[in-house]
Amino acid sequence: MDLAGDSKLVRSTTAIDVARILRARILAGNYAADEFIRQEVIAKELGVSRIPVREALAQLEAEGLVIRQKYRGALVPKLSIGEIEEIYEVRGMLEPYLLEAAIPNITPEAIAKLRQVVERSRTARDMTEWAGLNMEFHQALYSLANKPLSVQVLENLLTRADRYLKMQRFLSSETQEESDAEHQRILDLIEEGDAQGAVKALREHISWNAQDLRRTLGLDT
Amino acid sequence: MDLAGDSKLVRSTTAIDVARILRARILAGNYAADEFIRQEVIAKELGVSRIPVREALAQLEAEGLVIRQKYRGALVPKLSIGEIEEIYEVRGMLEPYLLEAAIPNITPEAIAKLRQVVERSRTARDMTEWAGLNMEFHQALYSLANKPLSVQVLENLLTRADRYLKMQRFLSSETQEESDAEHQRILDLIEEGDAQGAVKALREHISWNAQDLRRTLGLDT
DNA sequence: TGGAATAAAATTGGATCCAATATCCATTAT
DNA sequence: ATAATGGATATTGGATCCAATTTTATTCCA
Repeated sequence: MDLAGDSKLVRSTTAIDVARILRARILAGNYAADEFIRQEVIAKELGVSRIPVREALAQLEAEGLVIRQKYRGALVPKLSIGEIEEIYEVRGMLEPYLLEAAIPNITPEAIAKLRQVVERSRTARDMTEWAGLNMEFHQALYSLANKPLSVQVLENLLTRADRYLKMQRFLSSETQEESDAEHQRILDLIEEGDAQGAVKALREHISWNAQDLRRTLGLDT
Repeated sequence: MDLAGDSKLVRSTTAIDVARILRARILAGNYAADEFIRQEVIAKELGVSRIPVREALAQLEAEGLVIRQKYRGALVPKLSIGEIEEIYEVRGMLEPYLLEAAIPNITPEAIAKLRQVVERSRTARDMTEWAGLNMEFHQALYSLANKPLSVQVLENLLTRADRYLKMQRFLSSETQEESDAEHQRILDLIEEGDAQGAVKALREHISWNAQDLRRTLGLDT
């Protein structure tokens, strides 16, 4: 019998660690768009060779967080209005689908756990912490759907969206409150057994978020 | 001015080449599920070192075609009924969305090109060739949607689905004909300007394919 | 003979070294 | 003065070598 039920203690490799660190940095906005991330620099900073750095950059390329060009290097792509539009459009399809699949499996304990995440989210200081809890909420909710592939796709979308979310960390604290309130409302509806109402609320939640992001990013067509 | 409008002559790297070869092999069913793909073996076969092989396997892991375990190796995951169900469910959302977005940009030339692909598909000998043309059709159609992110997600789904499609290469030649006919019908509807009809036909096409695959894979619940 | 302990082989992950290519800068020609 | 050309420098991709770990084979003891 092993300690953690997860049994993932074996998995961590330096390449994965480097990828996690770089991912956090990119999402925190540490690298300017179109600025090359030099393997040697990262390697020295982290005290490893360039090999795991290369693997990490390959991983991040697969996640869409960097673009690599042969013999030139890896860079963080510019944010694109079109991409964020797409992200929210696809989220608008995937998330209701996942919620619907998850609802039959939601236990009172799961609800309690989700409420805790929302509570912690309320007291979040900065956008980075809030975005993390936001991600946690979605993961905890949709993991109950038993749709691992779709969840994986969605998580990639949420990660990409993070870059855009973090851009508006200076303003719109009321947006966070409103978002938390919507999460709570969705939980209420689930608890009441109103599955369709919850799905509808989720759709509106996503649509509202998209509009809000468009507005604060200045592009409201 | 450069020769090819593509300007991608610079891109190919040995890791990418290795990944392409391995991807083709996996989709062709050359590796049994849960059988380890040894880096050294591939490296010797292709006359390269293990480094590009490792990168290729990492890439394929990101595509969901292999699973890697630290110090153990990479293996092709078993086919899962749940996964194929999910693939078709998500396709059922993404493809109509992409088609709707593509329709306004479809020119008569694009239609002609698509018809050519369908024609070639009709004369396809084996399932591998047909699957390739099927992929080509989807790409040519959806690339007009100007939704690169969604197309990327969809292409990954189609690649995963390939493994399941190839399983039924021995039977159901009438399935291929029927599928080609449906493609043609979708093109007809687009040409007639009946966008909604085309989208509806596409939905039915996907749904029908899913049912057919379920049936031939023996799991029709 | 069977099973646990242990040693040997195989395999992957990472570090270092070399090759291929891009970028930058100086020189030169117009 | 400026643009083109050639070479020095920087940087990435790949090969070889070493370390960490797993897997297989062997030995020893009941």
